Amino acid sequence: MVLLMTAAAASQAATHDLPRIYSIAELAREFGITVRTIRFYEDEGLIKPRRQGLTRLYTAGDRTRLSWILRGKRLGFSLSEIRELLDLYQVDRTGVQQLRELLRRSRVHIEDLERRRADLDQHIAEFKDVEAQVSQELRGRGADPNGD
Amino acid sequence: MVLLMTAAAASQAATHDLPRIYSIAELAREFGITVRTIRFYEDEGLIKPRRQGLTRLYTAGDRTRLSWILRGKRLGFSLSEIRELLDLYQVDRTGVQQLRELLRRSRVHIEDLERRRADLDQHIAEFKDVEAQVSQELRGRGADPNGD
DNA sequence: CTTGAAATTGACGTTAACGTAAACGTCAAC
DNA sequence: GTTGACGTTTACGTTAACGTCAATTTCAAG
Repeated sequence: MVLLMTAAAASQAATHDLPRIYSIAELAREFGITVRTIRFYEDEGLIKPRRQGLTRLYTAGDRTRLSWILRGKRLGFSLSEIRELLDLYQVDRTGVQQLRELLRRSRVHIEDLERRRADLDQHIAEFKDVEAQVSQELRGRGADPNGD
Repeated sequence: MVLLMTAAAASQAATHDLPRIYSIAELAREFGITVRTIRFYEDEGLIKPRRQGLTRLYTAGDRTRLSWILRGKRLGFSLSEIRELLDLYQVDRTGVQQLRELLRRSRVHIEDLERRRADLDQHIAEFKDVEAQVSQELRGRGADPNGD
């Protein structure tokens, strides 16, 4: 009888018994990052996978969390900012004071995000302008902007 | 008769003769960065101010360029990416091939930007959700979410 | 039983984007 | 004529976010 399996083996088996489990290499491949990166995020306290002995086992929740982290990175947040944001979801929501504080911090963050959005929209508008002007110029020269 | 002035002095004088000129410290103050940063951007080829002897003199164009750079930074672009983007505005637009290449690169960049925008919108939506839920919870407890 | 794939923990290296300090020049004001 | 504000260059230091080894373990398969 099998008592231990590698993470890879575990992810293959039990296709009916839903709680899927991922190995570190599997997640790394899926998200296009290295295992070093994932371990680093753990050192920084961003994810805490279960362990089977020394081997890390990742649940679907861990996977979601990781993808959330990576989106945060794409948005330009530092790891410590991301940690704080993740904490926002998990803080104690029992007391009214805690709820107020959570609300305040959420609103601050949303303001920051909307400033970014304004920056981004402006930036996009500028480059669409470039595109339009160059297309126009090409048409003026009798060339098709969408040709090769 | 005055032959030389400090940049600060120059920026004070000639209020009628429009071409405004900025000192490095002036720009640093205005944008909330250090002079070291501005010099660093120059070393990296992002701005090329005129010189009066050794002293750097910044025109309104330089100022605009700097603010553009800083917005790029806020959007999470690296300095070398920003340099490339700035170059997009200044490349040779004489030949049809050059125009086609410029068009292609603009479109690639716009696609990247719109992916970012999608990320950002999703991120904003999530936090607005947090805000809504916490507000709801506070109201349920008879507390005013907008009180102190 | 050895080989190989995948996991682990150190520990040192690297790059980007500046910070910081030293040593100096220039001018206006006191 | 020295002080102080502002400018300069040169050069080394720093932080974040990993990369890159090296040495080792663990299991599954041949």
